[in-house]
Amino acid sequence: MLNAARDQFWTTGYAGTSMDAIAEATGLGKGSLYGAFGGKRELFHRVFDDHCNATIGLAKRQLSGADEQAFERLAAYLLGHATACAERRQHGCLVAKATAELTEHDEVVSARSRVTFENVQLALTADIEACQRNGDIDPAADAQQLAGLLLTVHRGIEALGKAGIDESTLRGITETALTCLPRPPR
Amino acid sequence: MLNAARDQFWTTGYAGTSMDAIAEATGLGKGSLYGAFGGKRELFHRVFDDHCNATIGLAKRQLSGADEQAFERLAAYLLGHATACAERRQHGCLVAKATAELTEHDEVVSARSRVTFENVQLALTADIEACQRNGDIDPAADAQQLAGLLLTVHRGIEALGKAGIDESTLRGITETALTCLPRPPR
DNA sequence: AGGATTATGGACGATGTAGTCAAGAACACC
DNA sequence: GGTGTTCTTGACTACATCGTCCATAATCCT
Repeated sequence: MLNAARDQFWTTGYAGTSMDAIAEATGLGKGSLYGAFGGKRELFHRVFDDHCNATIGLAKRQLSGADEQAFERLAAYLLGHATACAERRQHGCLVAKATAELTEHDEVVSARSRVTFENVQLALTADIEACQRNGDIDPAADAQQLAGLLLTVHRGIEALGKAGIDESTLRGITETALTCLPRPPR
Repeated sequence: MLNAARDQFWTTGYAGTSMDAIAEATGLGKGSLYGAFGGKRELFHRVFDDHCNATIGLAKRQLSGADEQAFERLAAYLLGHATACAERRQHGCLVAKATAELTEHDEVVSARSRVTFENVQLALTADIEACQRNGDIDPAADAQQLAGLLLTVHRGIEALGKAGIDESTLRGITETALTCLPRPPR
């Protein structure tokens, strides 16, 4: 139900989506929608919140585990994202799309996306620290800074994918980023 | 004139901007707008095209010059962007905003933004090659790959800036990226 | 089962929006 | 100065959209 609304917002954006379209997509009457959520804005906030939580959950799940596979997980997370960006060609990520469209005028969206990014960065930081313990990354490096960089790369890949850059290029960039990470002094 | 239209699209997005709003912003009658451009879509394409060209021109200008200052220029370009993203808080870049909103449904926008990114990457590649000649970056590294990575970082900083991440964080990430670039073997 | 309460859904009103058009202004050219 | 041509304009049409409302269906509680 909420997923249908989310997909509608996802494909046509906030301003480009009418409540009639959502009513049709969800199969609900318009009165029900207004009764249940209050209005378009509130409905979107609800959908957006759920999606942000899902995004955070996915990152935490994909990036946690034993130290031995920490680097593997990191690579899989970023490379998987590169492939996903290229596959659902130009559909992109709802967080990015909503942030681009609404952040300027909607403090709720702005704050929520900021929190989402911070949480993804936390998950990345934890995984990088695991990499450091396992000797895959220089323990002298600042894990949080590296996590910030990888989060930035993650968002950048998203942006490039939306422009239609092909998969192999996106994966190549990701691999370059992984290669650039500081190795421990042998 | 076109700038007023651009600013209107920039702040309220494509779907969120009415032709009446543009007419008011530009001071032109609606009939004139339709007469001169054909319609909302075409007007936007025109505005978007101009802006993309400006973006490419800016990158080329900021990134070209003598080999000796190539690395300096690279740092200034990226750090300047980080600061700009934080300052015009959440206003962001029109290319990113339009790409996020329209790329899925408008092949013209999609193609134009792809070309824009490719040209910025070309400018970055040229500057990185200059860095290599000057001994600031490992000549064995693939300049194009590094340029792709830095373009990605550039776009990622944009995305994070839109979420409201503060300037010092954005600059820190940018500096981390610059630090991670492969140095020539001494 | 039966009444009370709540959820539902589509018709409705008011407003917004894309695009048209005919009347008038500005201009170029002789 | 006069005439033909192009530009400009804002009222206008047809339709989309937000949010409301109420008759009806479903659900709950005893």
